[in-house]
Parts: sequence; structure tokens; C-alpha cells
Amino acid sequence: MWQPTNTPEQDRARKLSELQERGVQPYPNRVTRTHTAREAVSAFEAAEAANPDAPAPLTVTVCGRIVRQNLKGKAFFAHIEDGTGRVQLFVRIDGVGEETFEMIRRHLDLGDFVQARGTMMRTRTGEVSVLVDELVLLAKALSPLPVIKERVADDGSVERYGAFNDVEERYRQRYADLAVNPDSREVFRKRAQTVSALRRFLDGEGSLEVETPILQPIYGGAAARPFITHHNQLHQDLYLRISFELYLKRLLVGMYDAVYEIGRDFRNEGVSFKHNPEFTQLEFYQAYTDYHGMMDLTERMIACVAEQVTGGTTISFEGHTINLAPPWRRITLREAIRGQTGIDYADHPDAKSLFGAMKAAGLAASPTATWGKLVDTLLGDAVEPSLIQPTFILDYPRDISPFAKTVPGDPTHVERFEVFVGGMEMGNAFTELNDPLDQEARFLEMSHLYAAEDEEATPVDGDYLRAMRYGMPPCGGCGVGVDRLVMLLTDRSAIREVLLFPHLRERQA
RNA sequence: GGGCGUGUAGCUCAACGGUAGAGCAGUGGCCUUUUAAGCCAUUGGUUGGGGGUUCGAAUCCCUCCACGCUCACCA
Repeated sequence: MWQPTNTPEQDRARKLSELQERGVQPYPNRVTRTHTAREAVSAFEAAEAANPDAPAPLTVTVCGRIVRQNLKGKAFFAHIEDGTGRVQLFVRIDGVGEETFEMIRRHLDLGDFVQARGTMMRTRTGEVSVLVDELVLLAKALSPLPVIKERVADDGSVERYGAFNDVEERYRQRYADLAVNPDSREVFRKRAQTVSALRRFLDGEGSLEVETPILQPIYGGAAARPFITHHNQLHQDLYLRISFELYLKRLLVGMYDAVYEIGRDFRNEGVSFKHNPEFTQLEFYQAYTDYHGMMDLTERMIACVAEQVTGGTTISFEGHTINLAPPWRRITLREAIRGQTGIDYADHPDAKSLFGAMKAAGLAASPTATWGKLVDTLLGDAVEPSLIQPTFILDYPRDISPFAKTVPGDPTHVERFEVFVGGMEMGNAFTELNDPLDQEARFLEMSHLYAAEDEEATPVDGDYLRAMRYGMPPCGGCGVGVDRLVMLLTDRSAIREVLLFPHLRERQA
């Protein structure tokens, strides 16, 4: 059973039992509400506008959490907050009676939820308020939330006194963060808007939203280590998906022209400011197009989403002004690397030579990496951080892209792009490989490239190959990291800021 | 996993070898139009855990834990 651990909690626990002794139900079942905080204020303002001298009397019942209180002798002022905003309660002992007023004085705390009935009025200082005639406790708060006071300056700017900004505690107790920090609440509102804007956009394109297995007997579609779990009755190991790719493309075989899925991917890898073990991915696939079509679609989609979420296509991210209006810059990977490092990887067609060139240029590289991996390192280290304005990097080495078609006339490259904004990879797309025999060869190639015990190896997915042998239309596909898109649109530099409950290490007792 | 840094009251922070403090919150008092209310009084801490050095440790050392930054890893 919970025991108070500090003085404020002891006080609240005492108040709780005293209330119960007096027959007050501190957590009643029934609630009445006629107006939200915002509705109450705007209804009164409307009544004032209609008749400035004598606005029609307006009785409301509002509910919310007490976020500010000020006892002033036989009067009591409080702001209550609900999901729509705040409204001030003005309680006078004459209005509610001595018993209720004494309850307010002795037993009400910041953080408690109350229901208040009264008439709308303006106080002497001009604030629209509820002059309360009945006040009911809806829920007693036993632990104190961090106290943050606000002063609204004449110019409308809000100055805040006090804070709850310990990063770890904000993540571990997100409920407290949200309750107390409106900025945090806004981030997740924008996150929801982002996801629904993505849905609306793709629905409008005629794409079908689908759901594919999260528990998969064979994982694939990306190079990442999976989480492994087990189905007891089937005596079968299952993997949490690392991508949706292979299932979504099966659906194109099934004659949907365009499908998409928004959902969770799981990767058993390092955690960083832009990596969480589970993250939200959007993947969309469209028949009868290629990666050029995907680029057009992607830039239109992100610009459209940005407009709906932020009100425009010019956004601010980490001090940069970023213009998301299409068209976006398109440059080949080879040119981008040459431009940033002076290295033309075409001059270094094998891993050894490229490694040497990178060393000579003072760039870190793993001596055991494959040629494709080295190119990827060059991209990640030398190019990616410089890609602040939206940029498509196109045409990737074939051996790190097992699901993309080769560039006609250039067997060493595939039709693939990654899109970068704000120095972060936001998406990855291909002209999807639809040749079942070529795909099978690529699978085998990949499994030879990685050691057998390497968990990043892409396992051969026989069922996927069977699907493709029935005929898959030419198509383009793209994956977009939704969390990173939200980071971009909310100007947050850590993925944990845009995840409600980011993964944290378990704390020892 | 490596390096650097942080951890003090419910929250935000001081004190950096010599009795652990402030503001807010809390408690008691005054105030029936306040709004960061104010005024008076006051409670609250094994200074993240454990060990060591020292006459004396929040402070120095070791170790463990968590978080942050960074490197490695990572489509």
C-alpha cells in the first residue's frame, strides 16, 4: 500500500482521510459539465458582445484541474484547466457557504480536480471568471505536481517561474511532464496531426491503408538485428518486424495498385538521439511508377503535411530555416560524396582502394567493411550532416540495396534514393525489384556477404519469392521515419522528445 | 561497449574540505476582486547507492546505478 514519502504527500494524505471522515467522496463516480473552460469564456464574451452593458446571465458548470490558487481571506481565486484551456474560479464564502469554503481552505490542493457551478462574470481586473456557487471535489491529487507559475506580460508573452525540466524524470513520468508543460503537450498534438495528415494525403492519392504482421516468422526488408520472441503453443520462434517492405509488396502481387502502412518497427540496436528500439514507420508502395515518381510523391506529401501541421512549408529546425516547398534538390550519391570529400568512389571500385582513399582524406572507416558499406559511411559521416535543406540523394551501390532495380546501363548502382532534411535521414525508397530470379540471386548474394551468424544478414524469404513469381507490377516504394518527421516539424532534436514513452533503462530499486 | 559530464528538499537551484541553504510548493496566522498576490511565522534532507581518505566529506578517491553529450554501432 502506498505511503506518503514527503511532507506535501503526508499533508494530502491527511486531507484525504479528513475529507472521508466528513463524508466527502474524494473520487465520485458522477460528473456534470456544461461547458469546457474555453466554451465558458467564449460564451460569456459572446454575451458581452451582444449586450456590452448588461450581458445575459450565463450559468455554467466547468471541470478541471486546479493549476493556480490564491486564498484571500474569505475569497478564493483559482484557475482550473481542462483540455481546452483555463478559466478562473472566483469563490466567495457568501457564494458557497461556510462548509464548502472551509473545505476549500483546508483540503483543496493544487492538482486536484474539481467541478464548479456558477455564473460568468468579469472580475475587477477584467478576467472572465466563474463566480462559483457550488464546488465539488472530483479527484484528490495525493502527490504534488511540479509547480510552475506563469505571468502573462502585456505583449501576451508568457513568462514562466519554476520548471519541470529534468529530462529523465520528464520521460519516466511523462504524465507529469504533459500535465505541467504545455510545450510537451503541443508536441504530441502535432505528432497526431502529422500522422493523420499523412493518412489523409495517402488516402487522397488512392492508396489503401493495410495492416501486416508484426510477429513474423522471417524478418526482412532492412538490415537490422531483430527482437526474437516465441510462440509457446506453436513451438515457433518469431521476430518482431524490422520493416513492412516484403509484406506490402506481396499486396501489389494481389492487385492493389497502392498500399501503405503506418506502424511500429522494432530494431534491436543502439539507442541514440535519433534511434529508439521501437519507432514508427510509414511505408507506401505504388504500382506503375518508379523512384522518380516516389520522389515527386514524397516531396508533395511532406510539404502538404508540414503545411497542415505548422501552417506553412517554411519551418525552423535547430536554428535553421528550412524550405520544404517542392521541388527539392536531387543529386546523385556519387556527386554528393565527391562534392563533400573530393573522393570519387568510381575511381576506387574495390573496398581496399576506397578504404585507402578515405584514410588519406582523414576519414574514419572500418578496414573490414565492404565497398558498399564504405560508401554508406561516406554518406553518413561526410554528407548527411550537411543536408539541411531537403535533398534527395540518388543511385546507391547495388550491394547495400538488395530490393532495388539496377540503374539501366550501370550494374553497380541501383535506383534508390534517401531523402534528408535537417541533417537527418527522413526516408528511403527504391524502384522496387520485381524480377523474382534476380531477387532470389540478391538474397543469396546477401546471405553470402554476411557471415552465417551475423544477425543483420537478410534471410531468404521463400514465400516472398513465390509471390513475386506470380508477377509483380513495376512499382516504387518508400519508407519514411515518422518520429523523425515529427522531430522536424516540432523542432525537437531528440527522438525521445517526440515519443510519449521512450525506452529507458529499468531503474534499480 | 569507450570517453566526457550530471545526480543536493516535492520542483528549480546555491553551497565545492569546516554546523546543508534559497525561491516556489507545504503548514499556521491576517486579508471577500486576486492573478508569479502580499505580509508574518514555520515544517521539510541518510546531498543517487555502497566503500575509502581525513580530526572533519555534498565537496577528494574508488565502485555501482541512472541520465545527458560524444565515439563506436545503426538504412
